[in-house]
Amino acid sequence: MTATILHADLDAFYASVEQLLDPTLRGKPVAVGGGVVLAASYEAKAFGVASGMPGRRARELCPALIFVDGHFDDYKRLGDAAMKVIDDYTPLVERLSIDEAFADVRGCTHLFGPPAEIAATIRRRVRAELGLPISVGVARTKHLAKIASQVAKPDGLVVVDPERELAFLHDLPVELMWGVGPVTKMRLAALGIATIGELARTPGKSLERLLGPAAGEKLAALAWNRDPREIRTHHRARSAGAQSALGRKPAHERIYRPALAHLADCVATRLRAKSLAGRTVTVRVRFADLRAVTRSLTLDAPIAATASLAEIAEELVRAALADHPAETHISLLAISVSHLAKQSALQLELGLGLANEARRPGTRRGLARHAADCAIDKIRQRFGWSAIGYGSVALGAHRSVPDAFRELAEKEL
DNA sequence: TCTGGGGTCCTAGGACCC
DNA sequence: TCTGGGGTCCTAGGACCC
Repeated sequence: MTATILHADLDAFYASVEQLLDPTLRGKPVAVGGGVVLAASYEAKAFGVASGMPGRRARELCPALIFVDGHFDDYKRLGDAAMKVIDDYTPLVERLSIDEAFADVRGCTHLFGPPAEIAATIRRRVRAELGLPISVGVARTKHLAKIASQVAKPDGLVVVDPERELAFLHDLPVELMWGVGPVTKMRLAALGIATIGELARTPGKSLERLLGPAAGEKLAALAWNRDPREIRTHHRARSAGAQSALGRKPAHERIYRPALAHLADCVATRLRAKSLAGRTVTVRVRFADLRAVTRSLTLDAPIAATASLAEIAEELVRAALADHPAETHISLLAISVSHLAKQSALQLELGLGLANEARRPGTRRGLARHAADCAIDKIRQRFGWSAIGYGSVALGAHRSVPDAFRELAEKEL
């Protein structure tokens, strides 16, 4: 058994792109974003600045921090270009996000040399052709390759010899494992478990009691490097959603109605563009104190119409607010659609009225809605998203993240 | 001026069916 | 008076990842 799985990960991607585009930023602590840090350069990370952190906190940690606006088109262009370099060596590529991918080179070593050599070549080419640092881990399993690339950072290559897998793995801290976040780390610490080796030597029963059957079994397997997952070149989306932070707004219909209309518009348009529709609608309401609740409804048949989605979301939000009368302000709204199924335009047109008839009498307007959605979709295809739409004016004033970033964050459906 | 936006997967309880 | 066992689906919440 040889190590043929690569995990390639562009280092501090957004921040590295900014330093590439503007040479005066090189060697300096840089954060992309403003209200919240979307990415931090290694110079900034040295001060403890991390992505997801409020900008204010980041500035406290690193007074010299330079905030820059994101250049989202460039991120997409350079991320795609890096993936294209990997594609040159194998068709077995599983892209995880804009800046990260697994690849299996087992079938092409006769052409390009051993996996370690392919990894080194990819790193060299991405640096030479794009000007970006990329770290690569090589191992026999996906989990170990991913850990290896984390260990390799910044700008490094780590190859895990199959003979030395457990020696490499067992000294590392548990939080490097896929699926161990802050909560699990704390729970494990309560049992005195800090390293992957200590986790591996813990009885399965104890882990299951601590973490539940699924997580317990999975972590135990990963700790012994038993990871059966293969490279999957194609993923089917299981849900599509959109959310919007509102600051602090009264929990009133005049606030949430236009916000939900806009979110429903975003989600439904994306579903229709991929010929998808979904049966379950979930809304999330976050209150002023950042506590959040969800409400969901599963229909008898899938929907993808903007107006139907907006109506259902509104009812769910109304119900959620009615259950929490003491909460007078909201800070975030989200809509998500799941139970997705491929759906042709014709099916949508025919199915819509019937679907809603069963559980939601009085909304039998599928045909008209479908026609309206089609018209809007077409106008946008020709003139762009902002040419026409619902409620975007009401939301625009306090939108904190550019739409270009939202598009970037969307996974391939 | 209290903290983004896109996802996946798991759990637990209850309804319901055979 | 007491009350099986297994399975599926739905809902709400939570942990985690990028």
